[in-house]
Amino acid sequence: MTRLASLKTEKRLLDRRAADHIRSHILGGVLPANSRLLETQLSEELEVSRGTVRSALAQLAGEGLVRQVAFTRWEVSGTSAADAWEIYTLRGVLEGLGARLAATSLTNEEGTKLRTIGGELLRAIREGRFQDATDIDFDLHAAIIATARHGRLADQHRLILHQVRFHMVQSGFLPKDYDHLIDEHEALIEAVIGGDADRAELLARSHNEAEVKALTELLHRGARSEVAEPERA
Amino acid sequence: MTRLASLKTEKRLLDRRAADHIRSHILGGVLPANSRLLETQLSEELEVSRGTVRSALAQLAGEGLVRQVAFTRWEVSGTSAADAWEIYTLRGVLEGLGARLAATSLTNEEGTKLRTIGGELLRAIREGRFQDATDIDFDLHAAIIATARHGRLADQHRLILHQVRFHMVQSGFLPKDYDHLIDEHEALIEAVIGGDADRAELLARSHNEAEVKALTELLHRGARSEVAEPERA
DNA sequence: CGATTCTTGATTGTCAGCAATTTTGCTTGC
DNA sequence: GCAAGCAAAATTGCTGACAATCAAGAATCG
Repeated sequence: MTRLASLKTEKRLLDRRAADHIRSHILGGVLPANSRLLETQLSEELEVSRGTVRSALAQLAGEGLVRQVAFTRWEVSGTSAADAWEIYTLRGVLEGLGARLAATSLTNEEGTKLRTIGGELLRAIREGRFQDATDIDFDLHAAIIATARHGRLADQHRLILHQVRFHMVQSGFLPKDYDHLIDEHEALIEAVIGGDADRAELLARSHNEAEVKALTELLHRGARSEVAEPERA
Repeated sequence: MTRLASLKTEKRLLDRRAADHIRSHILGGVLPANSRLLETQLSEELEVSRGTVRSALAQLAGEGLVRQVAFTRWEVSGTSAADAWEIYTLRGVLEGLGARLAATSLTNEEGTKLRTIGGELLRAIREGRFQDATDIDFDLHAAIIATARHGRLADQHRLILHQVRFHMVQSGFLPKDYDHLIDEHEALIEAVIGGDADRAELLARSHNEAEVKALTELLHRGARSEVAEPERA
């Protein structure tokens, strides 16, 4: 029945593909934070009907990349310090849970796969390919989550990573200390492979602790950086 | 101005209200797990167009209460043991983070509010109003999350609680030991009010630990305890 | 001149209908 | 009697058109 049908006809729903397209534009920085999105314009650009665009935008709103101002407009989400704080704190506990579960139910193939990705990351950094390194970094964390075998966690994590990426693109964020980054990843991988659930969770959670702490202080100091953020639907 | 306008034309978008209606039917057990949803039927029942129903169903799919089989059908989600395990493990870390943050940024009013809800919970249990007690239990956890001042966390938590409620309704789950339940809640409330972030997180996370452990063992034993499949005539 | 109401243009929200797809049920051939 | 294939019904996917709403500027009144 569905042997080669998957290769031939793209069976995915049109609104999903439209959402993919808009999402990649947002994550790629083509559509900047807080910029307005016009249904008609997107509809012409993607050559689909307005209803389809509308469905795609609703999806992206559910993913947190777009916000809807009812009866009025669609906008790309903002990236205030408060948003970043929310994203990183959430990421921490999600990846913490993922690392814990991964450590308890890891197979040999998954272990070697993690080490492989870790090696790629190391090489990319050593060779100065920092853009690749960022992508591989995301892949590594996603791979750990995948070995946790937790569908809902994987879904949430994917959305959070999108938001992390969006925030990084908008703020021009780059890691400062690559050696430290490598050490942290090595330790995390070995903890997962070693089956040390507590340590794996701890390492995954503390991975972003520096950013979280800085953002927490920034917010408590009342410094309203970036653009003011409206309500979220 | 807004005398009777508020009655006639409610400001919320139609598809949101349609989603609310369907969601309440699912959470109320009217639409059982794995049952099929027909767009036309819902459209007639809610007296809105099929497009609106479609948008509502897409929302509910994003919330995890409904699943879409592309080009074929919509179904109410299932409630297998694996689903329950995912839901409770996720709930654990989300409420853990919420309790930690709540403990660090709690105001006096929020503290008394928590104690008030705790009191209501106690009274409902003492008076044998177990249905009310369940609702108040949900309110209490939501209130803790609210004091964490973390929009994305609150959104995710709301969705998870919906799924918890759905699972409870479908499986006929009821707490076994109400005294223990009260103790746990009291301890959690006092930890939050006392500002003990570590203890608050620990208590919130271990709140469902019994269920999680039972489910984990059940799953590792390979016992595939799915809920009944849809009928074949 | 400033505030207020009205009009106009632009944009979003909803609907009904057509197209594509899947499922069902019947027919046909063996 | 039964499997395969085809026709018809049911259902979902997508679109264009119409209605409701909002933002901005013109007109009016103080």
